[in-house]
Amino acid sequence: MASVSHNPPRGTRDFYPEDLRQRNWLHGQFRETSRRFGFEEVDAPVLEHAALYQRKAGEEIVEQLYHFELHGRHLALRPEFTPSLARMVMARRGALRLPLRWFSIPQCWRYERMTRGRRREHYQWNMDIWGEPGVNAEAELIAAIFTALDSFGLAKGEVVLRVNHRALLEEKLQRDFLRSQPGVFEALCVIIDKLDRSGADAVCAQLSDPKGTVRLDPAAATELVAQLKGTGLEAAARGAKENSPALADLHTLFTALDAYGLAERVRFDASVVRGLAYYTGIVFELRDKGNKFRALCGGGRYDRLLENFGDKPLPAVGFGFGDAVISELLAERGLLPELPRALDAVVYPMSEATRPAAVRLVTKLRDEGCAAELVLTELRAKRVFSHADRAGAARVYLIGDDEHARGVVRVHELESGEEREEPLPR
RNA sequence: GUGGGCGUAGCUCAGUCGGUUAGAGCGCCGGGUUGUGGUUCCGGAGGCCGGGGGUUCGAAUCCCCUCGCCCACCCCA
Repeated sequence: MASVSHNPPRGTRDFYPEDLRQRNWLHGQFRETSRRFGFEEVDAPVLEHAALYQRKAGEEIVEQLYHFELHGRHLALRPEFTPSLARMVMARRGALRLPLRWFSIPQCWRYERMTRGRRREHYQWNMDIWGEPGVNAEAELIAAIFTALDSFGLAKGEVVLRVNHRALLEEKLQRDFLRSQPGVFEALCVIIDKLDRSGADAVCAQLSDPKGTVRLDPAAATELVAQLKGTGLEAAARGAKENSPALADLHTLFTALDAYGLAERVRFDASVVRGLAYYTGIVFELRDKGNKFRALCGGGRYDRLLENFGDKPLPAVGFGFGDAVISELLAERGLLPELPRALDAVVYPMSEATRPAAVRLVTKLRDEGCAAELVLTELRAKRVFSHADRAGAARVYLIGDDEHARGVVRVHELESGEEREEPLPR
């Protein structure tokens, strides 16, 4: 038999007990936050029909799909959760009471080159509200994000949520450009999303590329990109058309956020568009203060996603919050806890003669809810105590022939060293 | 994709102008008399020195190839 690599495939991770304790802690904060906001947890298969991700706007998330054909089916590992969610909503559309509030912590996959904080697999906390067109839904989701951040112990100024409204951009282009080029707005957003990393010149070039999908006039592209620099609501107002519904949304949102006490932690930023094609309204992303990491979290409104699947539209808004970047940030701040193994008791029969009594005892302890480990072979006491200590057990229950004969068990508290006897259960 | 660094015990690493049986710390296992941990003392196991090829009397050490990991850049949500 050929020997096998001990490493998991590139870009994936193993979770040893100490790692999984940490992951569970993180996911626990996500779950608890979701619970407090009244959301219900859902899940879907990691494996989906590849057709669920067939889109035209050139999104990277789709280009990096893990996919394959098997027995004539084209399948893919989910790169994000929203399409699965949409599928689930469509399937029960008539029976769902709206607005519905669902959350999930799916493992998502994408095939991309590895660098710091980028893996090919990660867990992404999602919260979504379906059936609510108003921005109060956005406000709830943003509040949940900050509740989670606070639960990690992250200082308030460490991260900023940057908000924009795609319709603000769409309104501007609507009168002339989009009339002659219907259907390119999504692709345009996907390109603009790269502004941060590719730079203004590259983005302008792509927008006005005569062979590209958008084919904006070069001068218009330059002007458009220049307009994306604004931050703050005044900047939003400056660029907006009269009676702009998008601007009204933003004002309503900030008023709502103020009531949550979050207005200072959220900032309008015209350059935020997000790289997913299906967003239609408010979009947002969470960045660290120094802009050192990638976005910790991104989301927005996607009221027309169901149209892509041949169904009638249904208002929806949600976000995805990956575990990779937040873990890096928390680790850097020393906020990732080293969690001990939670073991209450080690039950130690000193001989095979006392084993039945030990089994009865450990069963009783387990029935009472204790995490109790049973010593499985005859071992020297020294070995058992040493092991119990390492495992972080609170106490050792020792049953020797002497105790057994007297119907008792010797209970040794490891932290204090105190010992006492308790009657053995019958 | 480009450039650089690194692969030696379970882990972190030392050793490398080529030369006898390859080292340390931590961890692991055993012991310091009969049934008690965390400290300490003593002992032990464990390495085709990432893999393949070459040079040489001789290679962990030099050369070539290959795989893996890390960092930077490129690319990119």
